[in-house]
Amino acid sequence: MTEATQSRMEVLDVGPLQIIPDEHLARADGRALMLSIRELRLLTELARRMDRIVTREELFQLVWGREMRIRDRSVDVYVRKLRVKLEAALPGWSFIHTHFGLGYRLAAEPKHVVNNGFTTR
Amino acid sequence: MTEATQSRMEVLDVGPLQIIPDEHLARADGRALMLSIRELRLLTELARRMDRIVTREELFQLVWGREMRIRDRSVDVYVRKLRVKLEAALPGWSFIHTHFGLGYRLAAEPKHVVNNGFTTR
DNA sequence: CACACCGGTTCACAGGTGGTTCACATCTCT
DNA sequence: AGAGATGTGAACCACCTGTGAACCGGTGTG
Repeated sequence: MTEATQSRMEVLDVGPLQIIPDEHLARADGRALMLSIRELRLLTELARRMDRIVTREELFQLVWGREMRIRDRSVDVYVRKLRVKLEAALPGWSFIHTHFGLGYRLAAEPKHVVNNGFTTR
Repeated sequence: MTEATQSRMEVLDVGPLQIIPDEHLARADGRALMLSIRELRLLTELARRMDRIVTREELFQLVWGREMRIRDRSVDVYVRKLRVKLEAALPGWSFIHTHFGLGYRLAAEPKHVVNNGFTTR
């Protein structure tokens, strides 16, 4: 029964993070995270484009469903909110990486990988 | 979905380095590199002319989109920035080779290859 | 109805990044 | 050695991003 429903269920895995959009749920090492709708939505869209850079404009369009006005900082603010919650749930990992001038990229990476040219922030 | 769009996607392979210009992304052994726009652009243009010597003038024209002024050192400075990041990401490899009086050449070569009759620089 | 709470939005300021340009060091070739 | 080419570190500054907080409207509760 539940099996049947889940056969087509979208499940996104990002390292120790698991996102199940249809259940409006995200888990960190199995534990449910408390995310608001917008937060989960943003995380989901990032996860669907895992390891690829997504521009703010595209993210805004995907999550808010309309064109982003210039200088709108909503995406940044929500990225911040997500980072705080993800950091609290999974310290030692970093997930949302900033690509200056381009946008954000989601990928599970261990933190503070020193100056080796890879993502550190 | 996204797969379809990627059918014609340009992907440049230089040894353990992979450059995907359309995603504004370069990977070292699969791991995303943090490069600035200019850096990626320069790396891309070099990669498109892999293993061939490219003059500063041509590189400048390709990356900056205008004529290079005499004594402009921008290309050198960015070559340096790239070298530092590539060295950090893939120690043991060297990629950007200087050809004195001519320009630069991109090619993945193991480092410190001594006495093999060829020059690494 | 009054009120506390919560999420979403917006704003202002802090802080960081990248592009450009210099100045000086080092190297190459003659 | 000398001239010119290239390597390298750093300063400067415009612009981008991070961050804390105020504000606002809806909702649930006493």
